[in-house]
Amino acid sequence: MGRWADDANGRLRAAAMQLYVERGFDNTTVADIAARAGVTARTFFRHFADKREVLFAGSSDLQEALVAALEKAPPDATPMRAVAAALDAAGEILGRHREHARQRQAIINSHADLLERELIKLARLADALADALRRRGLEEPDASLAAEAGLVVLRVAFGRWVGPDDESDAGQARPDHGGAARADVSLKQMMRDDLARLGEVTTER
Amino acid sequence: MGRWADDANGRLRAAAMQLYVERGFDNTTVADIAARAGVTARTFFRHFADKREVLFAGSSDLQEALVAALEKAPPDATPMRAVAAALDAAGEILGRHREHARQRQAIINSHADLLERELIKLARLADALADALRRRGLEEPDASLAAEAGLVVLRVAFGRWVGPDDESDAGQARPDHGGAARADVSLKQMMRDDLARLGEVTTER
DNA sequence: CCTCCTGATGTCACTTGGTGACATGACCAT
DNA sequence: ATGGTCATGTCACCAAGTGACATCAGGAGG
Repeated sequence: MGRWADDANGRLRAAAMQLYVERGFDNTTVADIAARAGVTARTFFRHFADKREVLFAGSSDLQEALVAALEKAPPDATPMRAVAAALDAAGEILGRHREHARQRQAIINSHADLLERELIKLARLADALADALRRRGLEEPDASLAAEAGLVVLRVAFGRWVGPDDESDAGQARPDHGGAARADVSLKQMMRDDLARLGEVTTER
Repeated sequence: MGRWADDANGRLRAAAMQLYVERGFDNTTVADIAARAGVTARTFFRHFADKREVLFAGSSDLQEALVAALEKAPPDATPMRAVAAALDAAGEILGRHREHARQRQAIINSHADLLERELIKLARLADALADALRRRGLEEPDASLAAEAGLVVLRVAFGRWVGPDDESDAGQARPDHGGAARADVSLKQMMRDDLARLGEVTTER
């Protein structure tokens, strides 16, 4: 690769996160980000389609992991079992780095443009899961409904997980140590609970 | 009100729709729209926050109608019954003007920026429904889950309803006459079917 | 060692979206 | 008529993106 100071992409991502936190999203110009990363604004746009995208760099990795998890589910598993497997994978991946997730989500929630971008990423993820379900032979509209249901659970559980921890939880309130592991099972468990609860709510007549 | 040629807002909406259809969203500048509506670009931005918003003018009306329908549901109805009432209202409103909906959706689906805007509108709608459910005494996460489930059904059913009509349906293929009424019950019925199906899919283990 | 090729970056000019500040002109109430 | 209000026009400006072209490092092959 070129012998330019390496990992311009990573430096841009880091610079963007820092600046979005320091001054907020719309008080940060692309030129600012590029300057902090030691490159030109034009170079920023060669790495990221726009000012928002820099915050969603890892989202395609997440999507691939979820699709892979769904595809690894036994062919005779029910659709929701397969979706649950994907959700477990999501809990595994997202469950690490709770503080990072919290900070990132705070930025996103504070600006409509970023929220829009996040929503379309999740919509694409739902599409990908629906595709995978169809590949297993599930037909419409069930494939879409199952995939979308999975994403509802992901969003709702994740939202509470990164939200204010007014948890009257049995756990200690220590800020970080050991928190990672606890938070991990917690997110995964929250998704499992919410998945079951979604089933109850939608069928209770 | 001012004695400027009236209904600049409506003229801008109409001009935007026309131009987005004629040349596509990104081959249309705000100046173009304003010119066709007989005003200045600056005026466009006094009526609509941005170039996308002009396509979503009626969405707050829709939201209010759905919330009202949900609130009109008997207090002892189950959450999903209340949500179903809101969906019926949605079917009532969206079910008219199928061709308009189809054209509008074609524009939206063809451009990521518009899709993002649509998604956030629907997300806000889900938030509003969840609020209404909480006002009835339903607690989290059930309120969010029920509201989101309702929107899943709305999106999936609506998507098929405006999609390609490769319907091997019993109905005649005449383009519009009588089509409105049939399309109406069709959308509402599709949502009811999908709602039931969502319940089945999520509980089938 | 020299040369050519490639790929990441810089530079520049340009269009477009969007905003703030101020002027204008019609309507309305007094 | 007088002043206030409200929608609009005008102007200047910034920031987001984009296309075209130049540059410069390193690697491959002679």
